Amino acid sequence: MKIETKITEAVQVIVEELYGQPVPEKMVQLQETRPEFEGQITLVVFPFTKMSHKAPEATAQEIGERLKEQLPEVISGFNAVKGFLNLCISSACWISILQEIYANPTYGFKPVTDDSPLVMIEYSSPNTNKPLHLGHVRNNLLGWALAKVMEANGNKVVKTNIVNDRGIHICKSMLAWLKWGNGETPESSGKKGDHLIGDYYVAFDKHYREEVRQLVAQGMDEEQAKQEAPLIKEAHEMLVKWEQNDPEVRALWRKMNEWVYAGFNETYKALGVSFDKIYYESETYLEGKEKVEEGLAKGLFYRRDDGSVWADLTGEGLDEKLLLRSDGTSVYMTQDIGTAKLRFQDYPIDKMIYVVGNEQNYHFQVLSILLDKLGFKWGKDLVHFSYGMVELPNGKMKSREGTVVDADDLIATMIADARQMSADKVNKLEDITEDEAQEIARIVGMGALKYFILKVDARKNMLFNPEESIDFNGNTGPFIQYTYARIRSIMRKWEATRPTPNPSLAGRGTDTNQAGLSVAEHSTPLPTREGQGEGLVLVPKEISLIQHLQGFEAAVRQAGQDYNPSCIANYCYELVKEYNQFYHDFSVLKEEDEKKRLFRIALSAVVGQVVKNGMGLLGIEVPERM
RNA sequence: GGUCUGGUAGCUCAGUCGGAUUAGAGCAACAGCCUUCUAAGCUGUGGGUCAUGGGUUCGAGUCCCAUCCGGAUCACCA
Repeated sequence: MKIETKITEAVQVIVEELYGQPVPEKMVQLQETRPEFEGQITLVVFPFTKMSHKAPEATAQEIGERLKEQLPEVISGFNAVKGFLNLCISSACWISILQEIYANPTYGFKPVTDDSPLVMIEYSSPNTNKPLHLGHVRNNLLGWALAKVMEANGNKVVKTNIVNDRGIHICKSMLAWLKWGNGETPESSGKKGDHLIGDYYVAFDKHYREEVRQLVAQGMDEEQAKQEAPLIKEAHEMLVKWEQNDPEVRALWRKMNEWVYAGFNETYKALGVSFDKIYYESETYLEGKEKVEEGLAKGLFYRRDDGSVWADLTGEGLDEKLLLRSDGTSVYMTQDIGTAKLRFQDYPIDKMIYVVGNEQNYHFQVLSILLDKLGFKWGKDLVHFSYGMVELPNGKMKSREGTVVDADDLIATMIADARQMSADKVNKLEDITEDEAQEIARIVGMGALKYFILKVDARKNMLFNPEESIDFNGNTGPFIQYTYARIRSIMRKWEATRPTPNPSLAGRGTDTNQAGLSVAEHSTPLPTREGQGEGLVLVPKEISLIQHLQGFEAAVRQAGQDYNPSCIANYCYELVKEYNQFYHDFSVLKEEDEKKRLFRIALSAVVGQVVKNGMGLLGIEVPERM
């Protein structure tokens, strides 16, 4: 049982005995003792002063004395400062806590069973007319991390992607390619497919704006010019042909989309993200119409004189929302309804999470109401994981204005920077092959990028300055990875000098549980409470490290409850910072007292394990050396 | 204008259920520490009216109200 739980229960009993009133669990507030005071766990006694009718200090004194009598873990040295009762917990207790964590390779994770709820997470969801940029990177990293976090909280997770592969914007790229492409292909030009298509999208826009400019110069007003420009009319014609299944248009569309997918897949691979099921809007957009007709028949929606179909949400405090155009074609909302229908046919969804930017808050508010009305049981409680925009110093990224940070460029830059960083190091790694160096640079560069994005609260807008490169020092991914590499270095040295490996523990290092989480990579014999740990007195830094380790479970739970991966990032940073201080002040392998040495080896091993698993939840790898 | 959302150090960000006379990290600046398990590290200095004004209470960066300033959204675009 956790020491906090023991204390909480004891306090409930003691306070009731002392003051004759039942104490709800919530009233017992425990926190980590501030470093400037002696002790490790602090009880806030203010809530009890109303019952005791005594000063906070006296109340704390009374409770403290009883606690000491009743719990062997609470040793002398407790002191009451104002309304705060600081408790000293015995070293033996802390060691046994470490022992428990050590013995549990999936520490912090809830198991996924057949009865676990099924959570579907939609993320990424790109348009196929331009390459991925930094905004998509944030989406992908958040989606992946959220999936890992939900899994760690005992949910079955299905990761899904809805590809927006049809519509006027794709037609623009197609048209531009037909007009000015001269048959260019990814093979002929050596361009990545998504970038090639993106270039034609930009080309379309350039020519289109020129046409509009000329029409305006001839005296047409701008709104009309935007609709009358020959290029846009041609694009619309192409869209109509697409909808009519014109073989030529469809063939071109298929070919160009394939180029884009090949490009996207490269970027996804570099980002380390993947999907269990991919939906294409071209296959789902018609499904929504049926559902809308169904709702119309049930009287949930209504049809206007011009034939368009609307949902009246004024009763919910919202506006009226268009569901089908007057020509019968579907809009964005209709497509999401259709996708929802297909998904529910494919999976027994208990909870649906959409990872989509906060600019679409209104859309998902409406979607939730509509799905609920249409009878989707998860509609009402669907989660819009609404993340903030990535802003540049000059404001938002805009594809058309070319003010975007390209994902592929950024990834390449990060890896090159990481490579340079290790080349510049004073303590360079010797005996390392070119391939290994490149692999380390990839892990570290991606770690820097991913951590940079995931450490900030997903809900908030964040700033990226392309002029300043992403840091590798301080509160960064590489800082955490570096600590892991240091720990692994200690482990390698120790294992090399160890007389005989413990056979009963051999082979644990390669195990993987069903959630795909890596298992402890250590086989260190740990001093136990009744055995070797006897009489060991820990220094404050060792105790606070164990306390931090104990906090991992809470961090995982909170990240899951709040849908907030940044909890995990911040947790890892705090843990690793603490470990680096310990590492600096105390030697592990050169400690002469064998009990202490073994304890510190085990402590280091557990820190390494938790760091690896924690970073794993963020999709960040950790290197053996760097 | 309606709705939603944010405002914490020069910059980027933490701050959990409201808790400790002194609100934390990192970057940038300055000063130290490699003969030592990896210096991508550690230690120190300077830097704050937690947007503003009220309220709630033993106690407010945190909760409530008002105001100021930003952002998003309110399309027969997606």
